[in-house]
Amino acid sequence: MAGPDEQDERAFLEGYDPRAYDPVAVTVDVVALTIRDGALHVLLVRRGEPPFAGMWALPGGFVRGVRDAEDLPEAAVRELAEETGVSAEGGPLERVHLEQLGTYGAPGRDPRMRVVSVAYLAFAPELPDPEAGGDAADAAWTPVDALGLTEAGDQRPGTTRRLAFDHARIVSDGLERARSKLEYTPLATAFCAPEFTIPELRAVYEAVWGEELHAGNFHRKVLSVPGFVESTGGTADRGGRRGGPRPKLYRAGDARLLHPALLRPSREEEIR
Amino acid sequence: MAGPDEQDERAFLEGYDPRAYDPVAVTVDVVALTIRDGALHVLLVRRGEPPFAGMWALPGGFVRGVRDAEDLPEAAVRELAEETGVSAEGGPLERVHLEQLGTYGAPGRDPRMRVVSVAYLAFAPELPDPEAGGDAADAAWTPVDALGLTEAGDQRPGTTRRLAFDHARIVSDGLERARSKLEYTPLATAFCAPEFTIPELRAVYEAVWGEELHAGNFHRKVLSVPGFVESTGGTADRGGRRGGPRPKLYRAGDARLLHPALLRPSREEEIR
DNA sequence: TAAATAGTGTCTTTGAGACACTATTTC
DNA sequence: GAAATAGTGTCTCAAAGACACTATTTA
Repeated sequence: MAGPDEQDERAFLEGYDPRAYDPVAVTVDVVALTIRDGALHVLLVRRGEPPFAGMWALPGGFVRGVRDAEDLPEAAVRELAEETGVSAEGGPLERVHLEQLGTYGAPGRDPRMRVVSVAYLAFAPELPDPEAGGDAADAAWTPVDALGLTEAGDQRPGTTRRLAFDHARIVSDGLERARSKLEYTPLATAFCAPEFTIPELRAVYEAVWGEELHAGNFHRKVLSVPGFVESTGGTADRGGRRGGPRPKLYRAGDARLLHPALLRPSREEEIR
Repeated sequence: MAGPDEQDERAFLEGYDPRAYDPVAVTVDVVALTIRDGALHVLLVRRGEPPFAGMWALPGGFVRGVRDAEDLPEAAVRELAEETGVSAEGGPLERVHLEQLGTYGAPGRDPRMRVVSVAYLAFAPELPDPEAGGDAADAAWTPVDALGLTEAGDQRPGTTRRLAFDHARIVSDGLERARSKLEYTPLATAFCAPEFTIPELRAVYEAVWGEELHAGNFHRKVLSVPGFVESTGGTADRGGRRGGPRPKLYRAGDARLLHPALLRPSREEEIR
């Protein structure tokens, strides 16, 4: 009866005061995505000092452990609010979708110390540029295409905006998660204003998937999935950029999963 | 130019020696699943001392941070090997599927200190009972149905096997992930021996989903998905338990995703 | 011999995608 | 007025599921 418990207990007791144990630091990093000018952007912060001085990194920081202890999603919202300059309460951050992406803890990923980083993924409607001054002077929404990410999770040679640490891997994982989430959930609406049109929703899918979709089939599909969107009865102020009738307005429905799903075309390569 | 970097750098420098910073401990817990007697089981360890003495917990322990620093999946494999008594190298653990499930770090989840726990999910073929003696004297494969888990991630009143910490939530999340993974990936084969029959594969789906599947349609569906299984040419030693012809043998194919997917029936409730 | 099971055939219904077409709006 | 776009109609093909049926094996 005592064997494993003793061992278990001993381990916990050793950990009881981490100062006497292996020092591991815990941070939270956020992959915040938004759509700007029809392209997918990610929020990045420029580093001023070594290591990785001059390179770009995800917004993030240490989790407040004991004093003002905070939960992990709380820490992620705090980081996001700090870097975007948008207050966490009551503002547009209320409409941001936040989910845990994964935890990255390989020894050596930070050259200075052992850091275990919990990454969060955020889907945001269009937000203002990060404010100059304050904590966010050197933050910017960056088109993900400018990062030259490869399928392997690193950056193509010649890419000018280099990512620090293993953040290329984390952003890659976040993008793949986002692409997948748009298939099975109605979270594309999290990138939109509270009222949106079907063509706007289609633009979100096209930006995240990097593929053009058939406008007619997309329209019918969205309306046919129960609870995806619901009509507001209204109509947009104007038609398409270069012509066309004024589209109708919708808001997000009450579905949490899309059924049937809205699968992306042409995934043949990814299967094997 | 200096604002956010300074702030970023300051945070890192504060963390440089975690003894001078907020103490947070990092552990790895494993939700190891297997099929026994046609039912889904999870590997649990019985706790001998407070807190939660007498209750069951997931196998897990502290991540080796600096001395013998190990990566997170490494730590998960180590914990699994310790608790199952199966050596990590060369044995059946080589065939275990392991993936990160999520990270749980709410303040107060461990009453003694701030612990951030990275949970891993494992799919294992049938393994021996955890060995008595050594680290695993009080470990056991437990039918998940005996845990009385609710959709909300806690345990029904009256359930005798109580789970410690927030492990009911973690096991619930693991089960939901497993159900979902069987839809889109060929990982059901990770629960099987290297050679298996279609009815055995169906039994895996039925155990994980908790639903009976139509034998004929399942058979055709599995064979129609490219790369799911490939024939060995062989035939099983005997037919079904209570009669029937000897099924053919297959091994896992080279697909990493099922296309089209093998969706579970009747998810209507989960959608809203 | 009775009952269960492996595996196949077939039919119906649903849904995805291609294509066509009209009406409306912008430049 | 020309071009683009919103939205709908229709056709075809793939796939899921229901049902039926044969052949084979166990108890």
